[in-house]
This record gives sequence, C-alpha cells and structure tokens, in this order.
Amino acid sequence: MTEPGQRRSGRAGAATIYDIAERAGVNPSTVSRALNHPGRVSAATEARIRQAADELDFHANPMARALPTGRTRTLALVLADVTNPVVFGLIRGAERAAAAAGYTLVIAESQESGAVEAATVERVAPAVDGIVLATSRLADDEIGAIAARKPVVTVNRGGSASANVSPDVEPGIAALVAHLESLGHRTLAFLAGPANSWTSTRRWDALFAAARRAGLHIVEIGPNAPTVEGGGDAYERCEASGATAVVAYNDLMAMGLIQAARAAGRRVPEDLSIVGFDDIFGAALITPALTTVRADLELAGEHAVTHLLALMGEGAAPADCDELATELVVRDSTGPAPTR
Amino acid sequence: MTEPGQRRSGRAGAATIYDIAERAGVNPSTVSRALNHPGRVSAATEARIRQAADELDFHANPMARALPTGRTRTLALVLADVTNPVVFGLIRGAERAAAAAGYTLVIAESQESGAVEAATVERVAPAVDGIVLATSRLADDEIGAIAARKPVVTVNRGGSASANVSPDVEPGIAALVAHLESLGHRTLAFLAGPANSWTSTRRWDALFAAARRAGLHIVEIGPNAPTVEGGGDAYERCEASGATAVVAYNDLMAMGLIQAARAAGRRVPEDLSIVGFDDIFGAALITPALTTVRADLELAGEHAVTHLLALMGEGAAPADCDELATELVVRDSTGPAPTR
DNA sequence: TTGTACGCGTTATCAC
DNA sequence: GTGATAACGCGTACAA
Repeated sequence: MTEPGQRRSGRAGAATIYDIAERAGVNPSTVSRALNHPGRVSAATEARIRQAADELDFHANPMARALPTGRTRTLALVLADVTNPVVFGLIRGAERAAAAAGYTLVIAESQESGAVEAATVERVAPAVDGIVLATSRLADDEIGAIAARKPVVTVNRGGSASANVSPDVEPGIAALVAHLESLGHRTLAFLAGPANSWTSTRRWDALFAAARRAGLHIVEIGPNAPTVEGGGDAYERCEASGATAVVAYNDLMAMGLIQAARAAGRRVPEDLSIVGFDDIFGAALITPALTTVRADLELAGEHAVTHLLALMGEGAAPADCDELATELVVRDSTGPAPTR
Repeated sequence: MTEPGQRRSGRAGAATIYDIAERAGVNPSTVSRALNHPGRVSAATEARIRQAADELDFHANPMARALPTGRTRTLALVLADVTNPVVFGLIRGAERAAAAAGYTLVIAESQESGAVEAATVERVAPAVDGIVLATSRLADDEIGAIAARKPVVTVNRGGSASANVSPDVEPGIAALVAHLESLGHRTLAFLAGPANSWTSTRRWDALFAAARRAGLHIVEIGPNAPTVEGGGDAYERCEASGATAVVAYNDLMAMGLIQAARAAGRRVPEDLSIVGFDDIFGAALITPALTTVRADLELAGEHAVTHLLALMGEGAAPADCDELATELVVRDSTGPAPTR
C-alpha cells in the first residue's frame, strides 16, 4: 500500500505541491493558486501554505510547469564564438536583463558555422521561450523561418525578417574621421572582415560616407578573417595601399596588424596609424594602446533581451536606442600623419 | 467536439507523437517505442513511423520527456565571471564534451558572489541533470549540500565533498622556479589572489615548496583582487619586498603589475621580472609579452563534463589526468636578475 | 474561498 | 509486436 506521505518519487528532496497540500491540510490546486496568484486565496491559508513550502524547501518543477503553460522561462543566446572578447558585454548584459525578469539564460555556441548554428537552434528552440541571435551566420530566410516559430531578436544584423538591436556606428565613425583628419591623414584604408558580415559592410559604408564628406581618400582591403591572424596577414596589402591610417574591422585584426607592422620594423603610430572597433579586453594593454571605436555591447545585450521579452508580451520594448551610440576612444595607436 | 486531428495545442509547428500515431495508423505508445527503443518494434511499422515523424518535422518535447524520466539531458556550468578570459577554455571544452554526449550546456554566472552563486544553483538545479562548479565561491559544506542532491563536479577546487578536476600545477611551477633560478633570481614574491581562493593557496604552496627546494627566498603578498587593478594596486608592496621576480596569482594581475611598474619608470624585465598564470588571451600581446604558467583549461572543461557524465552513470570516467599537466611559457617579461 | 477534474506530451507497465 | 492505461508535477476551467 502507498501511504500518501510516500507518494514522492525516488529523487530525494523533491517536494511537490502534493506534499505541501497534505502538510497544510488543503487541496493541491489551492497550493498552486496560493503560490502563483497571491491574493486569490485567504490570507490564513496562504500563510499556512507558504510556511509548509518553506519547511519542505519547495521548488516548483520547471518541466512540470512548462508542460501546461508552454513557457519555460528560459531564453537562449546563440553566439558564433564564446571566446571572442567582443561577446563578453553581450553575455553580461543579456544575463543581467534575463535574471532581472526571472528568466534563465542558456548560452549556446555555433562555432562560426551556419550548419552548426542551425542545428543548435533546432535543438535548443523547443526548450526556450525566445532566442537572441548574435553574430549569426544564418541567411535572412533561415532567420525568418525561426522567427516564425519562436520570438527572435538579432544583434548586429539589420534588415532581416526579425527584430534587431544594433549599436549606431555613425557617431563613433564621425568622431574617428574628424580625429584622423585633424592629424593630417589624407588617405585611409579599411581592413574588411568576413565577406558575408553585415557588421563589416555597415562599418565600411559609414566610414566611406564620412571619409567622402571630409574629402579624404579611402580604400577597402579584404575580405579577411576577423582574427589577430587575419589582421597580420593583411599587413603587406595595407602598406601597398599607401594609406597613412588603417581602420580595422575589429580590435582583434587591429592587434594583429600592429604586431605585423612592428615586426616589419614600422613604428606605430609614427609611420602608420591603426584603429580598431569594439574596445575589447586587451585593447588598452597592447603597445601601443589601441585607438578604437567602442560600442556598449553590454547595453546592447540588455536591450536585446528586453526587446525579446517585449515580443513575448512581457514588459515594454526598450525606450530609445540613442544609448547605443558608439564613441571614439583615443589611445596611442593614432598620431600625426607622416610627412612625405 | 474535438477532432483528433485538432488535438494539438495552439503553438504552431508542434507535432506530437499523437499526430504521428494517427498518420502512421498506430498507437502513440508504439511511436514512443519506435523512436526511443529501435528494434523493439517491427521494422515495417518503425519505418512508417519514422517517415511520418520526418514529414511532420517532429521533435520530442524535452519538458514532457523530462517529466516521467526525471532527466533533462542538460548540464549546468556555473562560473564566477564569464568575462574572465580564464574561463574561455573551460567553456569551450565543457561545451564540446556535452554536445558530443548529446547534452545541452547552460552557462550561469554567479558574479563573483557566494550568495548569487547559491541562488543561481538553486534556480538552475531542478532543470539540469548535473552541475559543474568552476571558480566557486561556495564553502565546502554548501557544495556538499548541492552534491547530495545532484551530481556535481568542481574545477580547481580540491578537497571538498565532491568530485574534482584540477590541472596539476607542479610541473609548470617546477619549470618556472628552475627558469628563474637560472636567471640568477634569489628572492621571489608571490602576489596572492583572493583570501578564500583554493587555487591561489594551491599555487602558493607549490611555489613555496619548489622555492625552498631550490634554496630561494620567497614571500607572499596579499590577498588581492584577482584583476588587473588588483595587480596594479600591489605594485608598491612588491617593490618593498625586495624580490627581483614576482609571480602573480594570475595573468590579469601580472598585467596590472607590468603596467604599474612601467608607469613608475621601472623596466620589465631588466629591473623586475614578472610571471603570471593561465596564459589568457592578451598575455602574448602585452609589452613585454608575459611569461606564464599555462594550464589546458579546455581539456579541464572536457574532463569535468566527462567526469560528471560518469557520475550520472553515462560513460566512463576520464582515464588519467596526466594530460592536465601545466607548462611554462617563456616570453619577454622574465630576464636576468638585476645585479645589485 | 476552495475543491474537483482534466490536460499538457511523454514514458513505462501492464495486458493481449 | 502492439494497444490501452497510468503515472510524472503542475495549472486552470469549472463547480461548489
């Protein structure tokens, strides 16, 4: 015979609402109500129930809860590469916003591969309420297909069939061009990122426009791998371009470029000025310290999650995106253009 | 009236085993069997079922599955700080091992706080099958309490009431002391990490023993915050100690120390040799490039998950831990001891 | 205000 | 080999 007190499963420490109900002398459904809809139960019984729950160290089984409601209170953040310093802020901000809303954030890595990313999303999607796609390698229509089934917000991936959060590159790039111009630079080079990178295209477009407005010459060199190695490999082509200042797609590439230039006996910034993007960890540490265009990725991560929650009908969308403006951080890798 | 074909919930695209059963003309339980226990169903019906599943793009609902089985096929990796480069490898390795075993890895951050960590574990525990605790701020008995309820493996946290995976610091430290001794250093300083850090204690103990064996003087300075700032703040005390070589608890602190020393007009390594631990991103980039004791954290993360799976009765424990040996990476931040 | 009854999608234990 | 049926723990109409 099964005593009611023994109805719990084999796993120790797993108190259920049935245990609480028995202890408080009420019906299990009343326990559920008391815990989830405070006020819809008499104060006295609610108190009894809460006490019993505390005594039993009760935690609602998330799976059992998800079944009837269809909601898991879990969000997914899909990244191409967890170890890329660029995504730190993103993770931080997203984690914080999710936690603040009582959601758990699961981080999944797609290893820079579209196929892996698709598989990852496929695997993770049924267990989450919404998805943030950062540094996505997916095509627009693939993203659209996912967005049709689950709420999706992309980061740094505009124009697609889904909501998007992207820092505004304009202010930082305007300041950068003004900075370089005031230093006497007349010919710029942009070290592009991967061929299909939306972000790289965006940065190039903005830089190109700003340079033209200022009457400067500018060339694009690439595409390149968005890594330290990728930056180093492009050094010769940078020199060949005749540019006195090189703007790299990201800090990693800028760092590789600095190393390659110094290895070739060139001085930075005396012979060549070098600029990066993102202001990752290490940008201030390298010699010379890197001048870079910083975006507040932490805030972007926060916005992405807030936006996602809004899509799910939880809370309002983030007010304005003015805060996501980029800014120029001037350090030691930029200096006066060499006189010819 | 509810047609059987309409029994699915409101969420579109969520095919269930009932849909498959109907389509294949069998009972739902047969579908479950066919999909989970291949062979226990006739080849013909299994084929019919699989085809129907494919056509309907069926994916078993993880929550519904977890309810009767109690297993979620999800592992948690709890970290003090996601943005600390030290944990990159850990994440990588753990992710890979988990994915290889068909498990999903959720990454949770405890923000360097024991209280937050406890709350995080509490929140995440019911939804996962096992937990990896890295850089834990929890006390031994707290870890023990968690381990009593769920399989737990700690990283870099020996002696506690749970399974543990830690790189072996001995080889790297032995090589380091030999290296410094050969450069003529006679007095060493160890820049300690946080007061309650098991890892810092372990490194100090090993360094102390090795230094004594070599007949070198050695002092411990700390505790300090395990950050760039923490390293910089300790600079004066390092100088005061009279040591000609400082071994920092980690690379972050070593970097801070280098910056502070150079800001004070000291040359590294001519006036002071500086060594770190971990070989994080940026260690090779800083000037001078940092000499450091490297541990293969990626392998450690892999081992931790393999170990955890073994604890859960899934697969065997990792063979030997010889692979987790540390090694010395000599760069430019160490040089001959200054002649007095 | 509270109890009853059912459903969520799946697995497991029986029968047949 | 396959079909019925009862859990798993929780939420929620509906009834009382």
